[in-house]
Amino acid sequence: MLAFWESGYETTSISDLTAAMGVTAPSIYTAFGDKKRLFLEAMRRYAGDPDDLKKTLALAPTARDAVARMMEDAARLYTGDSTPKGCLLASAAATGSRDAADVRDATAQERRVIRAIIIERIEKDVELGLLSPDTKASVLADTALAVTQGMSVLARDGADRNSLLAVAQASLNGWPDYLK
Amino acid sequence: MLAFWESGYETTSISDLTAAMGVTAPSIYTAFGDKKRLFLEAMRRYAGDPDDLKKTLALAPTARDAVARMMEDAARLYTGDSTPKGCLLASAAATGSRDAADVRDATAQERRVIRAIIIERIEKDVELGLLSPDTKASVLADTALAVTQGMSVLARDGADRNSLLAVAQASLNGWPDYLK
DNA sequence: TGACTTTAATAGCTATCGTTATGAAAGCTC
DNA sequence: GAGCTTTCATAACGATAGCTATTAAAGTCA
Repeated sequence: MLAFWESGYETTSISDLTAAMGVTAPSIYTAFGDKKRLFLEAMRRYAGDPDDLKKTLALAPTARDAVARMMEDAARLYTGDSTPKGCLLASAAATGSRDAADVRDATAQERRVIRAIIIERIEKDVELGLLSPDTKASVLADTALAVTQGMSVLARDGADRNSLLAVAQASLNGWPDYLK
Repeated sequence: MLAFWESGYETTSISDLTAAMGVTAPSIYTAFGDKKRLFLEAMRRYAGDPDDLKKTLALAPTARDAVARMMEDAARLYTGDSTPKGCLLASAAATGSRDAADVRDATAQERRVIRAIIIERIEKDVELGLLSPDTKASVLADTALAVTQGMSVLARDGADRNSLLAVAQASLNGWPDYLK
């Protein structure tokens, strides 16, 4: 997972992986099938269970707080000392050959799931009357997603944790006012 | 340029490039040196002259308008009908092997230049007394950059032009108020 | 202890990578 | 029209990609 996080899906070679895992190629192939399945497993380990995200967002008092929490967690994750910089989902399959189209789709699907969870959380606040009924939940979610994935680029370019936290904070200033 | 934009630096092969350019490999090598230099040339063609960006930003009545314009242009560029989706700078070297570290640095450098230009434009408004003296220009610039690079991910995931324009708009709501 | 399953390494497969040595055309100069 | 430069393709280079057939070692159970 760390190797893919650092170097991307196609640009991490099997020999990079054998070095990182401390086993030889045949062991990888008997255990995981092929490189693609190994990556998908690493990606799911990275992304975690969507239900956990859903629960975390449900716990926050408002959707705004929930998204704040999510972005702050991302800022910390992207600037860890013992992990590669940035976001595996954002960078490992940002682009690639036609052969890897399904892997790109898999990362896109992961983002779609996160997006849907954020939208759901925002709409809950709308239904509770905390946010105006004409709140554009999808726009707020898209913006949060864009900022989060964009923070990955900043982190890879060397931005430190506080810079990312400031970006997360600043992006939340654009949220509509809460009604009560 | 289109091939690299579509498929990334390392994940676009020389044979992809010969097919796209309609010439054979030796012609590419005599004309450009090697793949790395060809990419750098394509990247500079994509990014354009930084002075042009500087002039465009200078033309807008406020830094906020300037950044709005920049993000709207990006939204349109990332969702063109006759070009690949997303941003070449954001995706072509988002990650990669150690061999391509210098190419990643080159895209990072391009972003640093853009960031510096945005900061400079914001500070001009501060000096003119349009924005509060304690305006955090670097945070606003980082946020604009994050949103812009994040929009590339959304575009690659299939978001349409209006969605990106809405994100650009929404992210600007977070800007501090103008004093006059 | 001997038969059997499991685990993992050595060695090598084909395909493609980025790159280049060689040589055939095509245009230019005298 | 002969000699020369330029333009570009054929063919092939070594290296490495992802992957696997084979086999030796280790562990399990009667």
